[in-house]
Amino acid sequence: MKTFNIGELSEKSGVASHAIRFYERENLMPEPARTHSNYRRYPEDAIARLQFIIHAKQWGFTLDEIRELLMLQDANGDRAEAKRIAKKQLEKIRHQIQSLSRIEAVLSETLEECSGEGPMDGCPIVEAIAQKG
Amino acid sequence: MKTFNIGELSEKSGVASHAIRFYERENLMPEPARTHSNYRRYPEDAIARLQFIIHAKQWGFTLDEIRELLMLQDANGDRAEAKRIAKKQLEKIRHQIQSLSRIEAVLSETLEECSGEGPMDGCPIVEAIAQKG
DNA sequence: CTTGACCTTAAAGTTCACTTTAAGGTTATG
DNA sequence: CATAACCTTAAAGTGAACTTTAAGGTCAAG
Repeated sequence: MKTFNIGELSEKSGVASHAIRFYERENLMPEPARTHSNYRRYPEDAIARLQFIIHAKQWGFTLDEIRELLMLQDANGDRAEAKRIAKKQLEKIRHQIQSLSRIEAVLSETLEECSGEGPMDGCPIVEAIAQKG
Repeated sequence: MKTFNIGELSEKSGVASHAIRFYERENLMPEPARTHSNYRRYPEDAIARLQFIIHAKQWGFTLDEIRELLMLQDANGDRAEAKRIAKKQLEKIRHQIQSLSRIEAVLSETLEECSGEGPMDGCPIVEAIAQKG
């Protein structure tokens, strides 16, 4: 089986060496084997684990949540737990979409109202922001 | 005309005293008048200015952007500038909505696939995150 | 006239997810 | 065998938007 040191793993995974060490300190990556000169030696599946982390981050999971998911996997834990975490994430995302959509509606309407000409005094954009709510 | 010291302004605006001082250092709030004992004395329109800041933050503007908007107002500047800032913000928000919607679609589909029973091994949620992309 | 609730400043701490720096040890190449 | 490109650690820095702390001065009530 092929093994890599941290620079190679960094290149293959797209995660900076320092970030990999950071994930190790944060218990997202397991402590790898070491060479006689104390260099980290990673097995191939470390690439997949880092890509899991990258992808979960893109989905908006925090490192705390990702750690939970990884620990569940490592312990081959209960699928119900993973579902609970993912459900919470889905609700968070739906909530964010709702908030942003409300803002999008008001902001785009306001932008149509504003000619973009003349002085700030009476500018619809500023007035829209000034309204409470 | 009524004036307030910082605690009263904090109560009326809902912004913590320390945050008000922070906004002053950051040039979002003007330096107010002082009493003989060096206490800050705010005019009534300080409330509206703080509420403008709060609201703009809710719309996702950064303090830098809010400072720009406030400076435009203070200088009675060009409405085109305000429109440019708001347009950029609208694009940012639309982009966020798009990203989140894509995530929402995949995540909710994945959640339906996952029974929530059994061990982690083969869990559709984990597998969905593990896919690159 | 003392207690407590205000106010002042500067500076350090918070959270998140890293990045950068400092000060070295190791390995591959010419 | 020198030099460059790796690797090691601990600790400090980043940015955003504050919050907290430290060390005091002031004011109203009893």
